[in-house]
Formats: sequence, structure tokens, C-alpha cells
Amino acid sequence: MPLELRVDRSSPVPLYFQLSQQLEAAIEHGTLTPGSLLGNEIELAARLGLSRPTVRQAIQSLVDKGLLVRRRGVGTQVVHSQVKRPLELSSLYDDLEAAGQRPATKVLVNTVVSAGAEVAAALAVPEGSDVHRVERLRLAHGEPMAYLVNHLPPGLLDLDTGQLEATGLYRMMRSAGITLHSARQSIGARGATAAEADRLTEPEGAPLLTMRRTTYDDTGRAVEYGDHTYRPARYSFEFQLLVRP
Amino acid sequence: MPLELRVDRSSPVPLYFQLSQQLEAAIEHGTLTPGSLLGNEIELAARLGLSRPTVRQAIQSLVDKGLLVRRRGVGTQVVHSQVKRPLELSSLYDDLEAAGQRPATKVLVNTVVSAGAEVAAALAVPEGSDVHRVERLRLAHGEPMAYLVNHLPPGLLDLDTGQLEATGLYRMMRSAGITLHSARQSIGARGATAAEADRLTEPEGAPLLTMRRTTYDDTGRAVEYGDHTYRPARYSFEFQLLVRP
DNA sequence: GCCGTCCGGTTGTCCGGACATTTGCATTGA
DNA sequence: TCAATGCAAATGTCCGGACAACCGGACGGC
Repeated sequence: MPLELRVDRSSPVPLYFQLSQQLEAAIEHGTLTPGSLLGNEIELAARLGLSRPTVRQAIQSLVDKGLLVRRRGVGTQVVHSQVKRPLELSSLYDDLEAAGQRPATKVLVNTVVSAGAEVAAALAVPEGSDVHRVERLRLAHGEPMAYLVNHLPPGLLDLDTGQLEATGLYRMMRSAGITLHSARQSIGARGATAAEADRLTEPEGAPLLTMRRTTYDDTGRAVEYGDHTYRPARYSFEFQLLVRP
Repeated sequence: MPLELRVDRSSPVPLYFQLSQQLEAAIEHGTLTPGSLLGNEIELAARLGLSRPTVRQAIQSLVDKGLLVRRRGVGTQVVHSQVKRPLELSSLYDDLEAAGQRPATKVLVNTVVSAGAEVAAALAVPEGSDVHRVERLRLAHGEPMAYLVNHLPPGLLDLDTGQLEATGLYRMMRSAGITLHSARQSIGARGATAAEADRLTEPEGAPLLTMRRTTYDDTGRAVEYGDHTYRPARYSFEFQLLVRP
């Protein structure tokens, strides 16, 4: 069964993207079974009325996603495993929502403070200058799950408390026209201090999962510095990553 | 200063790769300053005697690495931040070696066991079938740092104990011709059990950082299932990640 | 029987060109 | 003064072709 593929030349969607989406859907749906050859590029191009570079561009995007493997002299195969998402810059809010948990957020602090040494270094602003400080408690099923402290450079975003509770910080940044580009993360663990234990309803000294992150936009500005603590029984970091060839 | 670029057409190294390496070196070296425009593709191609698709391929590879940002109608800019490595499938051994720590490994167990339900599911082998089991203690500066339990499918690798102590598991796999492709990870935290506490010279109940990982090769086979525990004062996960556009 | 060579098939690289789309700026108009 | 228009510049998309490099199996020689 030669797999039904079509492209719409009148659509504004790029042809290579139409093709890659259809291939991805076929893989997801199981029409293209793992391990099977994809048929050679030349013939595929001819069948679709496309040029080979266009077909290659479509295939390449799926190779980058880890769904396909090319082997010179052999062909292009569907990867066998259960590859899903190759680790994106995850937002806790989106993660929870995707898991159907309907997250709740309680903003504890939303103010402007003077930047300490660590925050100033992370955000690349002068020490002592004003920065936003947001402290939030993230709840799932009414139970506290994570305590989030974030610092943001001034003038970047209108940090409305109501909006912070209704949605996530990353979503607010994106809709403010900020293009997130990269982030530097550090994940660790430590025992809860008395204050942390109290906030997360854990005993003092209980193991906590910690994450520290600086996020940059595509101009290289640091747009956020976060220091998060999670209750390990309720949250862990799950992700998939690809070996860059 | 128009940046000296050259390509060697007699070299077997692809032209686009030669160019991307030179650009990357220039960025690393600071010759191309962050935020600066890269000059348009047409002119760059003409200057080097290359075609535009070749130049675009070189630039695209650096965009994928997060070093450059393209903007239609504007140009290609060098990203401002300190982007280094976009998170590879890290080997603890390599990480430590890169940090100049000269890691030591003590193989505690190296045997064949019957696969339990969890291991069998992860490696996609029948429950009860034989699998390799390796337990290692990783030391730095003579102090225990991590306790590593790994399960491998049978017949994949010759698990020589001496070699396991002299190098890392991933390095052994690679030199055995296995092409690592992707991995699924889960990072969490919990309190140490009595046995774990003893092995890592921590008090019982002390916070531990945990990582569980299944690694696949490019044919989709699961080649390794690992369950690791780290002393959080001595190790944390540091990585950089990119937002996929 | 075993090993090396040849060959078909497939992906990798590269070219030169064409047109579309978007952006930022200058110009023009109200 | 301010907004709309037009223009130049840059990247985005797409084409058709050519040759190279590599893999696997078939074939033949030893």
C-alpha cells in the first residue's frame, strides 16, 4: 500500500512542510510502520510532482525530530522507538495542562526589588537595579506541588497578578512578542528549609527537587531567571533527547 | 573588517561544513561579535565562490545549533548569549572528565540476571529472560558520587569489568559499533534508603538526585536501561536547551 | 568454500536560477 | 504631525540537473 500523499500548491503552507506533516501523521498513525523503508527520494518526488530538494527538506525536518534515520546507500527508515517530543523548553503550566491536571497558581509576591548579586549576574543588569520579583505556588488537585521564584528585567512585561494566576509566565512572554530562544538549566536536589517545608506542606529536611534556569530571547537578552523547588513525589522532569550526529 | 573566509575545494570535507566550522570558530573566537549582522547570503556566496544553497546550508546548521538567528527582511545575526552545547546525551564519565575530575569507577556487580517486569518492559525483552546487570560506584577525589545500576540486553556488548572501570559505558557501546540515537529520561529526587545511604556514605533519608534512562540506538532497539542515584552536593544536571521554532 | 570485485541503488553534495514574502525605511499624502 | 504607500534588501521557497560517496548483494576468480 503505497501511502497516499498529496500536496496543495495553492496553499500558502510550504510544500516541504505539507509533506513532512503528512509523513509525521502517517508515522504517528502507524501507517508507516517502524523500520520500514520510506522509498527513495527520486521516486517520491516524481510521484508528488515535487523536486528532490523539496522532498529532501521535508525528510530532513523529520530526521531532525528523530522520527527518521537516513542511511546512504540504503534508504530512509522510520525509527523504531516511541519517539515523541525531543525536549522543548518546558513550561510547568503547559506540562500540567497537557497532563490534564488543570493547574492552579497562587501568586504570593509580585513586586519590584533591588537585584542582588546572583540575580544581577543572571539577568545581566547592574547590581542594585530594580527587577521584578514574582513568587508563586503551583497547586494540582488542591495540593501544593512547586514553589516558583522568578526574577525578570524591568520594562519587559506587564506582570499582571490576575494574568499570572490564569496562565503561565512563558505564555505571557510569548504573547507579549518575546521570542524565546534558549535556556540554561541546572537540576539538583536538597533538603527543605523550614520555610520551604512550610510552604510545600512537607516536613523540614524532606528531599526537594530544584531547578534553576536562565532564559534568553533571540536577541540574547536574559528575560527570566527562575529558582524553583518541587515536591518530588508529585513532580519529576521527563524528557526525551536526541544524540546529535 | 570583512572576516577572512576560505574554502578548499580539493578537500573531501563538504564545502558547507568547512564554512560552518569557520563561522563557528569566528563566533567562538569573538571575531564575529554578538548581535552583528552576517552579511547577506548572495554576497557571501559570491565572495567565496560558492552557490547560495551551499552557504544557506552552512548557516542553517549554525542556526540549528543556536548560534545564529535569521530574520527575513533583516539578515542573519549572531546570537548574543553564551550558547555552548545544546544538551547532548551526556555520559557521566565524559562529564566528569571534561570537568577535569579524572573519575574513578568501581564495579560492584557485573553479572547476568533474569529480567524483572520493569527491566523487561524498558528493554523490550520477555520477562524472565537473561539480561546483563551492572552496578557501579562512581568516585571523584576518592569520594563516592553516584551509584549506577544498568541493565543491558544480552549479546549486545562484551561487558569486560576492567574496561568498565577504565572508561564509560557509552564509550564502550560506541566503539562496539552501536549508534546511539535517543534516550528517554526522568529526573527526580527522594530520600536515601538504608542501603543507598551506606553505599554513598550519606545518612539515611538524605536527599538524593535520581535519574532513570532508557537509551535507544538508531534501529530503535533499547540498548540500555539505567537507574542512577547521585549525591546532590556533588552532582547536578546542567544543560542548555533550545526552543524549537 | 572463501574472498575480492563489480554494479545497481540510494543518499550526500553542489550548482545556478527564479520568484515569493517579509521587513525596515523613505517618501508621500492627508 | 501622523498615517499610508512604495521601494529596496534580505531571507524563504522551489526547481531541475549533475556528480560523488557509500552500501549491499551478485558475480566471478582463486
